[in-house]
Amino acid sequence: MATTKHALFPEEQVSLAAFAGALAHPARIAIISLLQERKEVCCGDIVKELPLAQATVSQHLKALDKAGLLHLRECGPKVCYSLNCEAIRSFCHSFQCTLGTDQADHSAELEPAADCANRRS
Amino acid sequence: MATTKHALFPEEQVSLAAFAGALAHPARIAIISLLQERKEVCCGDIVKELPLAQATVSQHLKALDKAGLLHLRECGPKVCYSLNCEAIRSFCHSFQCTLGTDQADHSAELEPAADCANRRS
DNA sequence: TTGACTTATCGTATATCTACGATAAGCGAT
DNA sequence: ATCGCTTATCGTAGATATACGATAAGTCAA
Repeated sequence: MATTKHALFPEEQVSLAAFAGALAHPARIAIISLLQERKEVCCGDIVKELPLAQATVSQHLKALDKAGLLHLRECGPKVCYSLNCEAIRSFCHSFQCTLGTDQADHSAELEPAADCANRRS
Repeated sequence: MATTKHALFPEEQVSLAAFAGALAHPARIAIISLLQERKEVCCGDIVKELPLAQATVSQHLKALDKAGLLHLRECGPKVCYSLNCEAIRSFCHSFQCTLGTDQADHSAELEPAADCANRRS
């Protein structure tokens, strides 16, 4: 009864959610950090760094690749991964636009609604 | 055998993944967009806008709240939600730092790695 | 070809997510 | 107290995600 319903939402929202979903796991954040500091890394090197089995790392890499965040290059028996910086930048941009933090003008509108009384988290 | 393993990763990566996870659904992106254009919205208004049942919307709101992205205010029988802009801004900042797009100077470094040969998606 | 190495995929078990109806719980008015 | 309204929670079903071992598939060297 819980079929996904993603199709009922605007395409841009689905796209942004997919981007967020690709980053919604510590291992994938770690992979991206690793790819950022060492320009290009092969799967085995990532396996050495993370507390996960090779199959799991490969699965996470596939998820990142599916989201379009990676470039991959086969060199010999290895596969070298690097960040698709352009795609990431593009996603970040629409991300910030949607989140409304593109320009941080917390100068005028610090009060969200002046007619608000009690407020709790 | 697939217990979560999040605890084996650095706290910041877990935190960022949680933030991304909160945004990893089109409905939650839509809710944030809605909260951005109308400063403050109650649950029922969101239900009217989205193709989801009230229980589902409430669940999504809970997820966003749990991630710390919302302020909520009870007024009468209603509950009014607004964005926790400060938290969102803070998350976005560390987000961009991690993704390496904190300053989008795609002026000099358009070439990710000049020593790469063939490259395919 | 065989062997050593690297990575992707398969199969599988468990956990979490998604979605809903039903119901509970709260407020305000009558 | 009762009714109408609003929202949260419960219970549940199905779909996805997570993690691993085992295995397949590929490259390079001998």
